[in-house]
Amino acid sequence: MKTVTEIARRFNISADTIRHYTKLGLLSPHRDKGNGYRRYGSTDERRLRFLLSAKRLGFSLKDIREILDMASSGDTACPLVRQLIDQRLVAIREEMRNAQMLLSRMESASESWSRLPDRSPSGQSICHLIEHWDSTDLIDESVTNSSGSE
Amino acid sequence: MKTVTEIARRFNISADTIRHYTKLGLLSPHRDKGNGYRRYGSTDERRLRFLLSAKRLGFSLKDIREILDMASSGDTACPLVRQLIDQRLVAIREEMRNAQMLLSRMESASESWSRLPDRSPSGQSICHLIEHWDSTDLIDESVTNSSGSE
DNA sequence: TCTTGACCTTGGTGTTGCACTAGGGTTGTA
DNA sequence: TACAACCCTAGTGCAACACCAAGGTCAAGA
Repeated sequence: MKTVTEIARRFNISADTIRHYTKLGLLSPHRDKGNGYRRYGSTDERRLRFLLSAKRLGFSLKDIREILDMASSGDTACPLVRQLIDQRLVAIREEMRNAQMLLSRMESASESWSRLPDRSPSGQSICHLIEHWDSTDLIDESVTNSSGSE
Repeated sequence: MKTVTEIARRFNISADTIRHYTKLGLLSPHRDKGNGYRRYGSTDERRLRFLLSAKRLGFSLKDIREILDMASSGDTACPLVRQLIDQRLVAIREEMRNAQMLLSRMESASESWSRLPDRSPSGQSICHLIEHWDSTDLIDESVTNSSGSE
């Protein structure tokens, strides 16, 4: 039976993380009668090992809780696992595409800025680098721009 | 002078987001004497347009606040902008590398699982898919595994 | 025996960028 | 006058922890 720090060290994560997982109900240590310390046994170690594997595979703690709950009620979690990972794959591919586009924008901005001077702000402009980049790149909200302001 | 909803619609974002930016001090509307409504003028529109451009370039609201503060004190924010984007570029490239590795792991797991059956949990196993994948992939914490548990 | 250091507890805050809610007041139109 | 559509503040929730504070526990050495 291990304390928080012992099990944390064994799995090379922080004691706070162990307490966090415990608070979420992903681990269920016994309590030491007397001082109230959390005591983790082999079942918790197995669950934690599983948890960390699943996390490395991109599952969220919420996913993992579902899987764990299903398994501990005796049902096979495999179909759920297959479904969850496929959902994540779709979502992550989308995020990656967006991140890649953002990265490209940032790179092209940074590169084109290397040929532009610094300039002080004015009533019209806050930072001409950003404003100039944006006006060359997009049309966006200027569609509804026919009326004056105020 | 526009209300929250009016300026939100013009820039195609939610009124809540406008209130959020306002609470953070990124926008500074006047207040209608009488009913206390926020009233946004052309300066706020310029700041908001800038803010959204900068956001599309990957700057955080915290970054943007720094830039805005610097510009409104009359200094040129350009060097700061160059520095911030270069920092972000380094960080994002790193994140993308990690995300790409995760995605690859997920894809290879999902693919190899398509040839494995479902299985019920046992005392040893929670979901053999994840556990099997992990044992074929890593050595990790099993290094310090010489002593028994409890 | 007393102190030191390393451990443990609960409970709270901070991170990022909003979304959403509750509970209430205001404005404009039919 | 009723109703929709707007406004306000203040608070909660999200993900996955990290990092306090304030205090109790435990083993070992001087």
